[in-house]
Parts: sequence; structure tokens; C-alpha cells
Amino acid sequence: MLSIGELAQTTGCKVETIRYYEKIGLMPEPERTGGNQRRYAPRHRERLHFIRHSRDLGFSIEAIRELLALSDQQQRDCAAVDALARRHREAVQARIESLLTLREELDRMIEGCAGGDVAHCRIIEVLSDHSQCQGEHG
Amino acid sequence: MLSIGELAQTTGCKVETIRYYEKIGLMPEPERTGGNQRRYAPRHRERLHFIRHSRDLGFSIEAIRELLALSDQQQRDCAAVDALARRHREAVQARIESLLTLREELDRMIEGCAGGDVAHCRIIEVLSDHSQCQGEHG
DNA sequence: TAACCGCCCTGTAGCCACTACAGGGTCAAG
DNA sequence: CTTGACCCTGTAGTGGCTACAGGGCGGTTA
Repeated sequence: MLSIGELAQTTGCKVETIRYYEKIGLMPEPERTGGNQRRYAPRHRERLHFIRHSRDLGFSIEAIRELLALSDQQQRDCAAVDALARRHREAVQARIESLLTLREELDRMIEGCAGGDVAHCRIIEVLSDHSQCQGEHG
Repeated sequence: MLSIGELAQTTGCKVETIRYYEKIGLMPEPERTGGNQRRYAPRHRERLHFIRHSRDLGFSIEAIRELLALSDQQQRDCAAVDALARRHREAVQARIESLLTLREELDRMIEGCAGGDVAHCRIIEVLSDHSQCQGEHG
């Protein structure tokens, strides 16, 4: 049985975050010592690993809640899991595309800056006026 | 002179957001009618355009605060503006790279899923175990 | 002039996913 | 038995808004 600090260390998760996951019902309530301190069994460690890894892969708390519920129903078809993962993949893809557009606009803006004083700064000028951008962004 | 609703319409910014920008000191306090309603001059519209465009380009509120302060000092050298823009560009670049890594892991995970039941779902398996990932992410 | 209705006002609370305290209690080593 | 590292609960803060509640204003119509 692990204390919350030990669990935190083995999972790379902060103590406060573990308590937070418990409060929002993502982590089950662990046993307690006589002095009211949490003591975790291996299954808690596995679940926290699952949560942390999913978070690192960008899944939202609500998505993880669904994934956990699905992973508890071992005999059901995994189509719902697949759909969730694909939806998230598409969201990541969209974010990448919008950041690439952004980077282009930033590059154009920065390249345009030839030094000198603020009154003639290309960056300030572009920021004031979106029509000087190549395309849409944001 | 524009009412707050008119200003919102011409800038594509919500009314609440304009009031929020005023509260945090990003927008200057406008004049008021006898009945205490805000009335905006053209310079407010320009400033709000600057703010919105900067936000769309991903600058943080604090960065915009600095950019606005710098753009008010027309005769100073624009090196500080340039540095701010470049730093932001690098942050965007880093974010893109981390999302690309993420997308790769998600793709590998999704491709690995051959259907069937949750007990044998590759996605659930990888989520439980980071060592099955190619590299670091998150 | 009164009524109407859409707009405006302030202030507060909520969103996400944590993080950071304050003010106290517990556990294990020495 | 004392020390000090850890743990407890509860609340408030982060960024950048958004969404009310409960009231007031402004301009048009009757």
C-alpha cells in the first residue's frame, strides 16, 4: 500500500492532482489509515497511470472518464473507444493546422521588420491591421 | 461615437469581452452618457482591433499589454517588439512540434486497433502503458 | 407623454485542469 | 517523547473569457 506521496512519485503526478482526481470522481476513494491518511493499492496505481498517459496524449478529463468506463466493460465491442480516439486525433490535427497558419503569419510579420523605430515597425503595423495578413487565422 | 454593442459588431468581439478588457486595464475607460452608458471614439476601435488581432495570432494578454505599451512609444527602437514576436513564434513552433509527436502516437495507437472487444483493444492497452509508445509526448 | 423593447449597467459565478496556499493533524525514526 | 517530513481539508487563484441575475437607459411608436 502506497501513501499519496509515494503514488505521486511513482506516477509523476502531483499530490494535489491526485486529490483533485478523487474529488471529481476520476480516481476511486482509496482506503484510509486510522489517522485518515490515504493508502493506495496497485489497481489505483494502474488507473492513475492510465489517466496520466491519456492526459499526456491530450485527452480531456471527460474523454478519460468515458475511456475508463469503456475499459471497465471488457467484453463489449471497442468501437466506441476507437471513435473517441479518432475524434481526438482529428481535433489535434485541426489544432496543428491552425498553428501552422499562425506560424506562417508570424514569420511574415517578423521577416517584414527591418529594425528602426516603433513608428515604422512592421510588426506593430500588421498587428493593427488584419488585412495585411495573407489568410485567416485564430 | 459608438455604443459598446456597435463596437462589438465592428470588431467581432463580444460585449462582455470588451468590458473584461476594460476591467483588466487593456482598454482605456471610454466616455459615458448621462445615463452611464459607454461611448467609444475611433481610437478605441483601433485599439480593440489591435488587441483582437494579437489574440487571434495567439499572443497572451500580458504580451499584448507590453506590445501596446511599446506601440505607444513611437520614437523608440522596435527591437523589444521584435523580440516579443520572435519569442511567441518559438512558443508556437514548440507547440506544433509537440502536437506532431502527439498525432504520431495517436495514429500508431488507432492503426493498432483491429476491432473486437475492449479486453483486447489496442487503444486501451497503449493508454494503460506508456512504454508502448514510440517516444516521449505531453 | 407614455409605453415598449432592445440595449446597456454592475457584480458575481462558472468554465478547464489544475496549483498554491493556510492551518492544522499523523507517522515513523531516533 | 520529540522532531520533522509528510498528510489532511478547504478555499482561492490561474487565463481568457462567458453567462447569468436583477436592474436602468434610449430611441421609436402610439
